[in-house]
Amino acid sequence: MEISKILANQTRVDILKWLKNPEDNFPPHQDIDHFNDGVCVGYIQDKAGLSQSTISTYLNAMQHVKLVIPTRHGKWTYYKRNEEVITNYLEGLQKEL
Amino acid sequence: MEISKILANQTRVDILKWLKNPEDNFPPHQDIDHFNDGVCVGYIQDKAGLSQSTISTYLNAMQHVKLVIPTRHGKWTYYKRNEEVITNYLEGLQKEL
DNA sequence: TTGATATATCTAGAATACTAGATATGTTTT
DNA sequence: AAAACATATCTAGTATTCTAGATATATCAA
Repeated sequence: MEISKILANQTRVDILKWLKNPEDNFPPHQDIDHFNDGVCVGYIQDKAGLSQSTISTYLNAMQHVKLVIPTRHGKWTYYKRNEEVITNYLEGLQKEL
Repeated sequence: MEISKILANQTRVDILKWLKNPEDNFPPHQDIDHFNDGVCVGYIQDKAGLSQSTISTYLNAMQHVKLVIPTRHGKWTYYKRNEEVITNYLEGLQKEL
């Protein structure tokens, strides 16, 4: 799915917004005391209130266009924003529109 | 339809882009020698290569969220960009994302 | 007023997005 | 190795978007 369609979904936009300030939007992780690699899927799912498979599908699509970066830590996959891609997209939109 | 979904369609984005420089993208109008009120539906349709009803539907949706401003001149309806709304939307996106 | 032209709206089928349940995979713990 | 847990993928039903043909409306020209 292309980036403009990914950002046409409110939940996916919300996820990106939440990931700007994980401390404000999610409880602290157990094994890791910082959000350097982002937030685990389960927390994002709880916050979004959608099913596990739906959130996983969303994150996969976002990762495909590099809006987010996944990092595996044991059982968990943490997702964080890819600021470069986000900024680049916004600049491109600014210019073309 | 909300604005982010409207901008998730390439043809609709193209239309907005074309309307930035009507002189470069459309032939001159017959009865009017400027593009002050924008471009007539027929020209936009020719350029986009989609059916008349589809383009009319697109323009109607875009007008609904005020991305474009229609002006009636006789038989023709001219559409032009609503720069204020476009700029405002981009600024909002910049801030929230 | 009749016919021609431009645009808008109605209707409907095809394509895509949305979403969840079931199942698979990978990791940790016992 | 088995059980438990987190995440990913598969499958499928529902909803929305896409698009065009048919029809309606509005304006102009004869």
